[in-house]
Amino acid sequence: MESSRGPSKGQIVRALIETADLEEVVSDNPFRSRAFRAAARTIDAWSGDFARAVESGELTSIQGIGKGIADFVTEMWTTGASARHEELRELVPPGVRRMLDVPGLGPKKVRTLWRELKIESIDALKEACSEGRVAKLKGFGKKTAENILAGIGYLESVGGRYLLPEAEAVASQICEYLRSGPPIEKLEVAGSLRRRRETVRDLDVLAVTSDPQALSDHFIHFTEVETVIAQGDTKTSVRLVNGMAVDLRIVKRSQFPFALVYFTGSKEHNVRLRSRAKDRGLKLNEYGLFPEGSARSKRCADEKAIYRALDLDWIPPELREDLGEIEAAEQGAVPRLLEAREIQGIVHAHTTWSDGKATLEDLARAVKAAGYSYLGISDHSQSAFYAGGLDPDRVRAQHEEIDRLSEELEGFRIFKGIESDIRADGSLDYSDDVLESFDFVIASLHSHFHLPEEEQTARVLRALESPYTTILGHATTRLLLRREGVELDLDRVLVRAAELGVAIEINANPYRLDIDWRYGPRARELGVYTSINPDAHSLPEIGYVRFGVDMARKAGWPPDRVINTYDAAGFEAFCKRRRGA
DNA sequence: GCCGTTTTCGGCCCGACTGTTTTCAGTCG
Repeated sequence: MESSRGPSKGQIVRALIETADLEEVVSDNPFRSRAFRAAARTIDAWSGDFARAVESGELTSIQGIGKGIADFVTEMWTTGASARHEELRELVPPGVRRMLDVPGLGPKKVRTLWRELKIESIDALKEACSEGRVAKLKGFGKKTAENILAGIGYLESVGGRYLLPEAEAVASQICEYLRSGPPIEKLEVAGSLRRRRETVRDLDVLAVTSDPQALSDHFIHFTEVETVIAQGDTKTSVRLVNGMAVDLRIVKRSQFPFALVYFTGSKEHNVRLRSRAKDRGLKLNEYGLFPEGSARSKRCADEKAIYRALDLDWIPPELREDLGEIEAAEQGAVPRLLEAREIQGIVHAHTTWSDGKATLEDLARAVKAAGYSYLGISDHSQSAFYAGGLDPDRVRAQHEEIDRLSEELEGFRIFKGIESDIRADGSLDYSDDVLESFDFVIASLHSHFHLPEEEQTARVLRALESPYTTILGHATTRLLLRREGVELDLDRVLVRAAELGVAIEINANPYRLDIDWRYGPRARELGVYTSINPDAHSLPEIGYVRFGVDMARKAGWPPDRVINTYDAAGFEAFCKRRRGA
């Protein structure tokens, strides 16, 4: 079939990232690779009309996109490929690029292995290490070869990322253990966990203690520690038996706020802060903020003071991704972020009526006991036979139970909802008269994941058009660390959702966290509503809503656009307004 | 590769730690 459109923005972003990796291997100038990687990030996060920007030649007006990368993008857009990108792919075998993922191997060593020993795959690398060929290379040695083998083993065993709740659990275990040792004055987990990223690669723990040596020794004797990667005066790195890397940094009390900013990151955010410090004749590092030529840091009692010294408002950790937060802080426009206590109702929960583990009554009582004032039940619809989806008769029967239960539970509302499959053609899963009987409808994709983007987008847009659709559930169906989401033009979905007043769910299941927080700025700009939903299939899973709040914060989603922060009457009004009632 | 009202060339954040070296390059975050 002939395609009238060129590659999507996503494909171009992926090509830029791959080019960055490949340039890293072939080029002596690390800044070239960095420029490609930064451009990929910028374009990915850029919310304007991409097609128009490319076609009008306005790309270079975006900070970080110069002539070279604009040409790269334009060439891909018009011809479907970039000559430089293709050339690099010819030049560098895919196995060589994969070698960059081995911990301890960077571009220089990879290039040496490739050029000197003609190693072009992880397997060949393993063999060369075992046979002693790697140790003989100049600049390498026996220890280096051993480390490479260990790094490959790590890569093959776990792949290296963990879901947010897993990382959080390990972190609190470590903190509890550390507190059982030498006296600790301050202890904080920084890094991507503090930024509440949806997945975490390693943990950064920051401590102030009067006896650094003793704390470091105590740390490496934690039962879960498998290997000690490094142990120095201020930094101790270990790998746990589950594969997770943990860094413990020990600093002086006066250095703590600086270290907290530094180790919270992100790296890109830090680079911006440091360059900003430099512009002001200052040097920022993890130990302080130093006037040029001075060894004495300015005093900053906390993070706020550091940001203030750089003429910025304080930026919550969740926003520190260099996606516009620094500009916002410059203009006093850092958004107010949602707080977990603002959530008033639990929406999107499954019961034993379909594939949930808890009965409707147990669920309702648990939600009430947790302090919420309403529950929106949403079992599966009839097409979801694999999950015990409800046919119209069972829908009526469930509604009778809800009515009965509602009378018993004073001061608590139960809304009648359904998680309706979006059928292949984009229609909802019941006739209008059945749909009419619900207070709200969550429309979700549960099948036909492999449609081409254009068709999938049309399908979802059609589901949005139904006046019965209140919320679009887990928009992309991605499962973190397991499965990619469907091909979907989310920008078009957001635009239409904003026009129609359909909420886009933030599914708070830790595997989903879908819609991705990176769409937050665009959603904010369009005024899209969301609902932060646990998609609970058991009582404990009600607690997932917390991770959804984390994502709403990262997204900078305005609290007044989160419909389950409304009271029951407000939530009901939103649902009715959508239906035109 | 990108950027610039001190610059169109020469910068591009900064430090800890390791391993292979006799003073430093590479990697990492």
